[in-house]
Amino acid sequence: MNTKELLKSKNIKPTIQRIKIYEYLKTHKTHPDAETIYADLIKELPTLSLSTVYNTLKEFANNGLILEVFAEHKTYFDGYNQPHNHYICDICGKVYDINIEFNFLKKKKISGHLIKKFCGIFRGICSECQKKREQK
Amino acid sequence: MNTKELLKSKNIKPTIQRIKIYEYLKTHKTHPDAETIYADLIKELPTLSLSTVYNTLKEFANNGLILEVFAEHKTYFDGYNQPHNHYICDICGKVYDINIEFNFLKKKKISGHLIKKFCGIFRGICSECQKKREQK
DNA sequence: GTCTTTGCAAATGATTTGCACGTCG
DNA sequence: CGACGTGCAAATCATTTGCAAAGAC
Repeated sequence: MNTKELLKSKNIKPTIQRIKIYEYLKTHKTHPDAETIYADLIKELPTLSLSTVYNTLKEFANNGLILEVFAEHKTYFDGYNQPHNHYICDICGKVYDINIEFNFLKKKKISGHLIKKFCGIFRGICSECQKKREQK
Repeated sequence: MNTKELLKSKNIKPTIQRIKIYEYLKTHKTHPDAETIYADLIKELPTLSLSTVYNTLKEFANNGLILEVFAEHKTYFDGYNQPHNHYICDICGKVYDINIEFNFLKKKKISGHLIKKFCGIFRGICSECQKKREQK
């Protein structure tokens, strides 16, 4: 299914902005923030506005098309929408995907509370930044 | 060890503001935000300012005295500083402590990245709000 | 007296909203 | 033409910062 059909199937009108934003996330595995997506896409869509990017991303997230990664005071977006976790480096700020088997996510409830979503964020120094430190 | 001695041991001067904020978090299991702590403590400390609350909480978190719970656009503070996870209700917004055994947290690294912290947040409808819905 | 902390107000940064305009069926 | 989407600017909200005054040792 192409992007246009996919959006239609979610009752989202496939405008050029929405298609480009969606495809941007699918082809960039870098977990960009709204600002970055905007800065890149404006090259193709010169009249694009930042609020359209924000609104579109929120719409996609509400429809389960993408994941939001809430970090300290910033939100990153992930086109890979299967449940998984993230690692954010305290030095370079890069966001990595982490796939671990979480048995508790197979449960529907935890302590009586209904589980709809789980967002796990690791923090520390990533392997790249560790290497850089060793070289010094 | 009382609060005064504890703060001293972390090289934090035990001022009345700091002592009261720390003790507030230790006695309130409700995961308040900075605003709530401020609103409650100003009754005892009429000259307290919101920025002092923010600065103090940040200082405590950096020293491992408390935990920060980063939710969508808001930060909650938790006086219980042992690693654990949280559940936030989408309906009432209440924050619950979740204690699960995370085997991977015993590891020092994940995919080569050094683990310093892990913050896991569940989302959904809490048991209280489920009951309220059933009653309707 | 010097060094630290506080409290206020102003600044910041991410995100959202209001609204007029444009678009497309 | 009528509904929906876009883009701009202004608004908002949580949090941080600059700085003068107050307090501690």
